[in-house]
Amino acid sequence: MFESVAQNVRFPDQETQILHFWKSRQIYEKSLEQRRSSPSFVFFEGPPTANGMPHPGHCLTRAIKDLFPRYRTMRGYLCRRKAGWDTHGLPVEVEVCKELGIHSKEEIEAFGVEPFIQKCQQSVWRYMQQWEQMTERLGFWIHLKDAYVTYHQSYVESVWWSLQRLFERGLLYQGNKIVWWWAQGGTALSAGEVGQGYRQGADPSVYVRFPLVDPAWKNTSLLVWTTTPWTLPSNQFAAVHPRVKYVVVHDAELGENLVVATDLLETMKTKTKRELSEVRHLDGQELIGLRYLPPFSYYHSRTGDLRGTLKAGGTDFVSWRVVPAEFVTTDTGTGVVHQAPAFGEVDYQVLLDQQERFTEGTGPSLLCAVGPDGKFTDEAPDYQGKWVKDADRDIIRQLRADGILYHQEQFLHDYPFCWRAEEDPLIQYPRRSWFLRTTQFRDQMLANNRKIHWMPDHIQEGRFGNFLESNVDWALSRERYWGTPLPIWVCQQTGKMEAVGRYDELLLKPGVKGLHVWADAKAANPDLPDDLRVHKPYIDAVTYDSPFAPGATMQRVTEVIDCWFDSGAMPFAQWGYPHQGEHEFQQQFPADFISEAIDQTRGWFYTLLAISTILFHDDSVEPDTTGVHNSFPHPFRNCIVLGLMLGEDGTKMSKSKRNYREPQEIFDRYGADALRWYLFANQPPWTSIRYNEVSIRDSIPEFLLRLWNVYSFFVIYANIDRFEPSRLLPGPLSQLTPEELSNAPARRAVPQRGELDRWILSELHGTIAFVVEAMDAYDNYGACQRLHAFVDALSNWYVRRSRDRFWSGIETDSSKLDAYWTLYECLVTVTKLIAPFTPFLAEAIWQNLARSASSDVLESVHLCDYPTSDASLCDPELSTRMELLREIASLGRSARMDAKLKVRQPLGKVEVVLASLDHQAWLEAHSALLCEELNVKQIEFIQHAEQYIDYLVQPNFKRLGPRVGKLLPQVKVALAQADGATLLATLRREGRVTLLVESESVTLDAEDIQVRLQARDGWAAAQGDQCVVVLSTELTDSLLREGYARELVRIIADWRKEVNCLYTDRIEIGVVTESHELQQAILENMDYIAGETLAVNTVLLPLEGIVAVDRELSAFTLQLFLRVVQEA
RNA sequence: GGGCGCAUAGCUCAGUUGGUUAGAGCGCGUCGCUGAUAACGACGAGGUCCGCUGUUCGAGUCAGCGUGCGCCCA
Repeated sequence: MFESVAQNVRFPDQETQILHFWKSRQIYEKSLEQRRSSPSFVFFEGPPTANGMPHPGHCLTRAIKDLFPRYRTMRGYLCRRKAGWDTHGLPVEVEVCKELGIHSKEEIEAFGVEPFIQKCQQSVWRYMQQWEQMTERLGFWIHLKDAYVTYHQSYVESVWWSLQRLFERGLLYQGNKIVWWWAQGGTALSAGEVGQGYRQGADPSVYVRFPLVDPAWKNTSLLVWTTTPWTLPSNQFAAVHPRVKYVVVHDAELGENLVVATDLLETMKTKTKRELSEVRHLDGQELIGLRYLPPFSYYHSRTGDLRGTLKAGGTDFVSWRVVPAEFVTTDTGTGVVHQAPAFGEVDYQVLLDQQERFTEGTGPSLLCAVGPDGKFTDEAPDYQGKWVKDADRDIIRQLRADGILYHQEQFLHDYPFCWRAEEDPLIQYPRRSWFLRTTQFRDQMLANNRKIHWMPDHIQEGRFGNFLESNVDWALSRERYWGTPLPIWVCQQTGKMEAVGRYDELLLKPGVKGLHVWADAKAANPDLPDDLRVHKPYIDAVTYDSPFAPGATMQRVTEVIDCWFDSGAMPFAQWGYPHQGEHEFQQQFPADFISEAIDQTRGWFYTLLAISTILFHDDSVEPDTTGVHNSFPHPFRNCIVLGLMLGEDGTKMSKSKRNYREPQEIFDRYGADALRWYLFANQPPWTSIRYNEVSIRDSIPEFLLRLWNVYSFFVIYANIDRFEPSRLLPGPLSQLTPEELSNAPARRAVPQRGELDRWILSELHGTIAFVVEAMDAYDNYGACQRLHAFVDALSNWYVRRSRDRFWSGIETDSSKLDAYWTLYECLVTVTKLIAPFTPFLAEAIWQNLARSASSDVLESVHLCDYPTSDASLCDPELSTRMELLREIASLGRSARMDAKLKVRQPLGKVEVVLASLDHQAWLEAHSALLCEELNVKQIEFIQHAEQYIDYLVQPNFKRLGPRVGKLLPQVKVALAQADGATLLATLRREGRVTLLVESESVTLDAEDIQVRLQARDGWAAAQGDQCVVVLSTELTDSLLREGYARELVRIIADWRKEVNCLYTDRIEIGVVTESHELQQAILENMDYIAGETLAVNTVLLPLEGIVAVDRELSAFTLQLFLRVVQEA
């Protein structure tokens, strides 16, 4: 016996029980253990940060990460799943600062780096529990206990090793990075923080003359525009676009010539209200190399005539020249752009480009008259000590006094302010920073990118490819506290450096000092995690004797690294490689599959690719035939880039807006399977979707419950008929595959079964083949659609049309047994098919349907192999025909609806007209099925149906388009004008017809046309694509009486339900009615009524001792006497 | 400002290499079924496929331009 299925299943409750079952039986561990020696399917977990609450968007990521490993495991692969957590970085520090109520680095230092770091370490785990809970409850199988953690010593040491290698290969260098700088707080802000602080503000907008010094350009100035006058003392270049048109104009009032972009001349005239007469036109290219006098002479007076040596030979002046730049536009300003490389990222790039032209050390160096506190230094003595923004006014006054201020106005624009100190504007400012020379490997990275299977594929050449194309060196260091310390120690005397690859390496250094700082802290607080010893401030205290100069000390640089480097290092760092885990790393690289949301394109996807490409690149290895050097081609082969999930209102999910529900609550209301199915089955995973709770809820009736009802139906009847696999199957059993089931002695082979059984098994095996192909191609959406269609077919056609067989009282009916075996095989197989998608539902069904068969059967569906399709059972023609049959049934119901004829009322005849005769014979042979479904006595297929329908003949556009081209519209007209019936008759007789179109004759065969049938008015008819169904609406008395009998059956069935009859209870029926018609109806249909209601006795008399029930039946009233017969 | 993506029914989303009647579910309306039953089914209404221009015999689909939204980067 199967366990009877609960009437009102609550999936969330069932799921919690299953979670417990998995845990106590260690099913996940067993699923891995049994694939121990199987080929690997490698999955990388992109580490989430656990310092925020998980939301439904995170569920999508985690559900997809679960789906494919589960699927591949069932397909016979070993898929290890190591969890990971991203723990470093500014967000953690910000979180702690909030908690402490402090902002600036100064305040952190005042609070103490040591306690600050400790707080960071604790803060990392703030939402850990919620994350783990969500992960488990969703059914995401991953080794949480064995997670890699980026702050752990082993992880940090792996990262150190990689940095050491990069350093030793000369790929790490120090340079300037222009950052958004909060001068008052003395810290750089991350892009995210800058983005938060944009506000509209008014800045001075000044037009300044830069007089050209070349005698040929006498009395001519470049006209330059800027909104940051305070950067003018640090001016180094003027930039023009080489391919933009410029014009020299004469200003009579001034008595001078000016150079501006042609496109901006009119704007300038309007703004200044000056007469500007055009002198001559030129390309930007002609201006390049011209020298000018900068507005301030602080630097120019010393080095204005300095020349450097060009790599290309010869010399050039280092600064105060016109240089080319592609970024110059003619939208605003003058087309000539003031360049102060210290205070702008693009300006700085111009400086780098210029430096590149000169030999080492002879080019321009960075000019910066402002200190880190945002005040002018002694390099600009007139303004020394003044905050830059406050100096604007004085600078403008000076420009006017010098006669080079041409025009001045106010400029309103968005400008970033510090989000922590709203009054403080940010400035761009150069900071020393460490870089990783990624640009050197751009082509390698592009080559590796081409080997990645991106889903959706436009990521490859689009977002990711473009990003790689415009690669710049990775600014690796951060002047912060909570991060992997940059493992570079500097000789305090010579400035020479070396990198350290692990903690033990430090301990072995000669004259190592400072280890006591950690030892003391640990002694004072034994609970301190040992991992902190490799962090600030403890690691900063460790010094040793310099190998570069006797008596000198080596001390670590102060920076930590970008935490993105941590996550990108996970392929090796998760194993602690190379200090340990060599074997695991070799086995688990590269990944077959990763997945994250699209915002990771420049995050994890990039850092994985960059680090793997650069780190494992081996110069000594000759390029292979494809020109690629490295032995590790790329870190991941297949990558699903998930869309972002927005909140219910279409905006970003936000806690304060409450535009989504917390995952835990979704689980409690609908269950994890409902959420998973919603995520997998409603759209391809890269679609950006809105969180939509109704759709989650709908997953239940649409799929989960529909399958559950079929399963429940099966169990009810299997128990009644003692269909017990445990009894019927001799074994040995393990997975209940079709082969195992075929051992049952009383089970007929599929070819011997009826058409309906063969059909659903054909659908089943077609579905298996489809789903496997889709899932191998990472197409979960396609797979789900197919599964959905199968469950629908099983429920709404197979079971619906097989009910009678399950209900048949004949125990030995072989067709009945066929139905059981067929449905059983379908259910067991579907359970395996859906296991990766909805693991809970699959498990629940498996436990009852399969486990009960034998103790040999695998204890969980998740230990099974994924089903394989048996091509010999697939019968596409049968599928097509059954589909047509279903369409006819649907049309028949539609016609009944129109004619207001209930299905309960039997009809004499339907007539079916088919557009094509291909399947008519088959349909005729199966008309019994249709008669039953439509409750008609007879079905007739007719060919000459002109009285009912019109034939609309259209060209087969796809076929004829290429052949007749421009004639197609006329062919269409000709076909429409011809008499459809005649045309069709000719076609059927002769195999082709010839039309005259535009005095050309066009010959068409049967394939060249499409026939549509159009029902004529006045008939109870419905038309579909391929056929028309016409009802005979004539009702004879006999038919009416049959209808009454069915009505009576329904009334009695209602009563059975009301009094909670068992499915097998027998009853006695007494009917009292004055209507002879009704009496006759009962007498005529006695057997039918008895069979349907399980009546052992039906009389037209009252039953003694029973209180009558009054009912209405059509126009009649009747008294019903009903009672259950006690079992003898 | 740049790159990429998205825009289809009231809502959430599909729509395979271009083929002439654009689909699903929900919601709404009408009805049916009642031994899977706190389910289920059928039918119906509902569309300028964001706009414009183009390519083509034919465009939701391809191209160009524009509008709106999102993400990433400036």
